[in-house]
Parts: sequence; C-alpha cells; structure tokens
Amino acid sequence: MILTVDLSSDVPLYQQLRDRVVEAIAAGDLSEGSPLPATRTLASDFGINFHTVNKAYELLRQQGLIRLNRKTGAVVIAPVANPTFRADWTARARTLLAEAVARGVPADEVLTACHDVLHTFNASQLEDTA
Amino acid sequence: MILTVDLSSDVPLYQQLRDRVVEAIAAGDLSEGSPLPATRTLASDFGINFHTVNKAYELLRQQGLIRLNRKTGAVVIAPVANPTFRADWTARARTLLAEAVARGVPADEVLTACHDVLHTFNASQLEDTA
DNA sequence: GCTTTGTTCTATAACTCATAGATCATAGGA
DNA sequence: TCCTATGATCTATGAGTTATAGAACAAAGC
Repeated sequence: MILTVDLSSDVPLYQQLRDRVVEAIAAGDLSEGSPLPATRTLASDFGINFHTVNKAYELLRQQGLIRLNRKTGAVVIAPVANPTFRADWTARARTLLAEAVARGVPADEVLTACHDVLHTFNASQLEDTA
Repeated sequence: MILTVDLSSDVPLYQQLRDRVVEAIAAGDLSEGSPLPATRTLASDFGINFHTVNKAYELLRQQGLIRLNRKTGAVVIAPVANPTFRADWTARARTLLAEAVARGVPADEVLTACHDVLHTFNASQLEDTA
C-alpha cells in the first residue's frame, strides 16, 4: 500500500485519503477486488484517528468506488455508470483548466500536461502486467 | 458581467465567485485591465454579504489575478510567472483526472473532454475579436 | 462636502474537521 | 465456545471555516 497523507496540508485528511485511493485505482495499483487496509490499521499507520479513515472510506463508498463489509473490509469494485458524473466532473475540470489558462499557461501546454498525467496511469498499469 | 453563484451548492460562495472570475479570465470575457464590479455592488446583485465578495477578491489578489485599488476597484492584471504554480496545479490535475479514470472513463475520452473545455476558452476569445 | 471605494476591526451563529471514547453486530480463528 | 478483528453507530469536544452583520477609516472623484 502506497498511501500517504500530509498532516501540514490545508486539504482535509479524509479528502487526501480519498484522493490517494482514487489515484491508486486510476493507476492500477488498486483494481477490482483489491482490499484496502482496515480503518483502524490505516489510522494507526498514519497516526490519525480511525474515524477520519472511516470518513474517507464512507466517501469512497458513496462515490461507488469501494464496497464495505464487516470482516471482508473495504474492497475496490468495478466502476458503475453514473449519468450525472460526467457533467459534474466536466464542470470541475472547467474550473481547474481555467485556472491554468488564466495564469498564462498556453492551452496546448495545459493539454499536454493532462496527457502526461494520463500517461502515468497507463504506464503504471502496463508495469503491473509486464 | 456574467458571474453567477449557486446558493444551494456545497461549494463556499467566495470559492464559487473566485472560480467564475477565473473562468471568465480564461475565456477572455475578462482580460488585462478589465474592471470587476465593486464588492458592495456585486454582493447586492447576488443578495449576499459584501464581506463574502471581499474574501473572493482577496483570494484572487493573493493568486496574482487581479489588482485592488481604492476607487479604481478590482482590475484584472496580466498573469505573473509563479514557479510553484505548475507543480501545485499538476498535482490537483492528477487527482481530478484520476477520478474520471477510476470511475471507468477511458483515458482518451478524458483527454478529449479536456480538449473540448480548452476549446471553449479559445472560441470565446475568437468571438470577442471577430 | 458628499459619495464611492477598498480596508480593517469586532462579533456571532452554523457548520466542518479531527479527535476521543464507547458500544454493537458479525464473521473468523484458536 | 471464547476471543479477536472488523465495520457501524452513537455522543462529545475543541479548533477552525463560512457567512452574516455592523461599524468605522482612508483615499479618490464629483
């Protein structure tokens, strides 16, 4: 497990945890059926409260990325189609992309940066199966 | 001025205001020298407190997007190079892009969506100068 | 002189974040 | 069977954020 949190960040801990899990799934480090650490275990590893981990897992469950069961723990599930997700995501992407453009980054460089990030996800998956 | 806020959104009002201004700059609806509405005026238009608008403007000033002066008001300025911005932005882009990939959107479709959003910025600018 | 503007203080109610402790139900292993 | 590990569910608290509100100040323009 290669999850990390930054205690000095202004991003909430539970949000950071969610983000790291999402990135791990995108990169293929976690795939359908992969188990996540027990909430108390992960909390202990990071030196944070297990309620905080619980909140991150609950968020991931609400977003349809993991399944929570007693004893089986948290398990990554196959993504389910969500009709409103694309629209919501695009709105957030619009804000993020606008921020780069507004601060003078040329549009083609922004697109290249996105391409490079997406490539790191694919690269990770290829490594896993190689 | 085509700024809007959603009072029922869970995104803080000052954050929404900042986002809309950033998007307007990226789209060319606001460019260097463009004045923003007075804080009290904008607050009155939206039916919100002027301190909330003040906070949004202060955020935009800290991020180097506008200049604040007495009487001249808030004015959009040319973007200044910020060495840490690219790294910070890329980290946030990684999280956002990962979210789409983790939820089953193919990488090429994600990239196309980014391309389309960036195109809307260019299209707006072309309309302005046409 | 008056208005408009950003700027700066205090204050407050509601909410979020992270912590803490306790308890419960359930499934698995010793 | 007993014990443990696990997620699930309550209460509670302190620190911080969000949005509101009111008041006052300094500077620029009419």
